Amino acid sequence: MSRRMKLDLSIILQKATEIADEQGLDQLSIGLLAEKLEVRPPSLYNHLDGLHELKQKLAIQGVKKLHEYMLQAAVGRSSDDAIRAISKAYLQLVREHPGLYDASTRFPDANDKELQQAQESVVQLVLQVLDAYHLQEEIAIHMVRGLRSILHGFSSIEQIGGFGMPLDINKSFSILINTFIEGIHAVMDNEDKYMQMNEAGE
Amino acid sequence: MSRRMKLDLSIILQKATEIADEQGLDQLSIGLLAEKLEVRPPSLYNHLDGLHELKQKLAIQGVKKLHEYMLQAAVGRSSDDAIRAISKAYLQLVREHPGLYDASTRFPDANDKELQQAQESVVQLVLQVLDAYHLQEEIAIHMVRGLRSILHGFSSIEQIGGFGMPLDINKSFSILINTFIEGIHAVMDNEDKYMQMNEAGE
DNA sequence: TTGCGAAAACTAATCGTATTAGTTAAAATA
DNA sequence: TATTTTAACTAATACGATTAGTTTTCGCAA
Repeated sequence: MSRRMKLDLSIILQKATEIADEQGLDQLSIGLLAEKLEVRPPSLYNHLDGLHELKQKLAIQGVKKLHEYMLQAAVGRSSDDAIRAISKAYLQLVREHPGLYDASTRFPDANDKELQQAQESVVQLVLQVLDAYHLQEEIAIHMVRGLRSILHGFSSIEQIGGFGMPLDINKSFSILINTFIEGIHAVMDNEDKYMQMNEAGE
Repeated sequence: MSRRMKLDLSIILQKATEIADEQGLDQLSIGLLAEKLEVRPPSLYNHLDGLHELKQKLAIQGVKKLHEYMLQAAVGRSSDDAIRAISKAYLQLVREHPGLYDASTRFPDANDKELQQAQESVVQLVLQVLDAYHLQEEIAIHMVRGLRSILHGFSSIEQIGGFGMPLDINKSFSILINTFIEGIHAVMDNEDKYMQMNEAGE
């Protein structure tokens, strides 16, 4: 059996994803990855430029997969239902691919074109979902930021095991999303008040 | 001039905090820290057990400082005002001590007693603030988790430069907090509905 | 089928960072 | 002043990423 037979970029990324998801992004090293691929560490440099580039690629994969999940969840739904669905999809992605997601929030190079584009597509998706509320454009963008904060915050706290108390975490999530949705409706009814709001928020 | 004159744990922590806040937690290394303290790297091991322990101590400091900020903000305020105040304090802590905060969310040892206690005091503070709404105890805990998610999510996305669009970030924050507050009021008026909510959130 | 050139593996070496071992000097104390 | 302790130091080790240089394998054209 020849020693040649495998190893291309997609196989490397796949194994790297496995390691990151199962053992945590910090455990992902050139050495461990090479070992799992039954290759010597330097061999990997024939396919990629180094650990940083690898993590960057994982980050991009993570955001793309997040978009996929959310897109699937959004089709056929609108307004409140759509928000609940994409939120659940977001959390599901993080639970299924914690390492990939972690990479996507700790990317080495935030100026990467492909990464930015993938991120933008998520933003656009959420904006589309929010269209149903007919918010002023500026308010809609603030709401996208808000929902993203909620989803990222909840997911990452869950990942680090930050919810100590023994209380159903899925219920916490549902209530949080529903509370936010209730808030959107309230803001909808008073948009002008919020548009004039000064930095103090009063 | 004796070579003896400085260096105790608090001085080390102070300098480490400086480095982490100014250059990022990942830049904090035994080597750099030793250099800034004008000491050889091994000398630091007379005062601490290694880089992991150092980061753990920073994490604890971070949570304690977060509690301080929020406590100060909460005195003399109640309900909506109090929520706005502690939220702003949270964001302020993260902006002033990004490295410390980062450590507090990426600690090596989540089972550390002192760390857990510091975290618990933050939770208790928020619970106290939420007392004003007379929510059922379980709902109150869900709300604590929700607010924490919002604050952590927003702060960390801001820190990684994740808010791309040129739109006032402070305003996004105010709107987010106010939207959540509106949501709390709506949930208050329909607590039973939310208590029965199934995992699907419907 | 054979032999050439490219691709991709390998070994060996280098570098940076954390850490440990063992030594020594300074400070505290008796 | 002599002794003990503390905390610095130098030297050495370990490990991970990476680079240099070499060799093997594969696809393809003569």
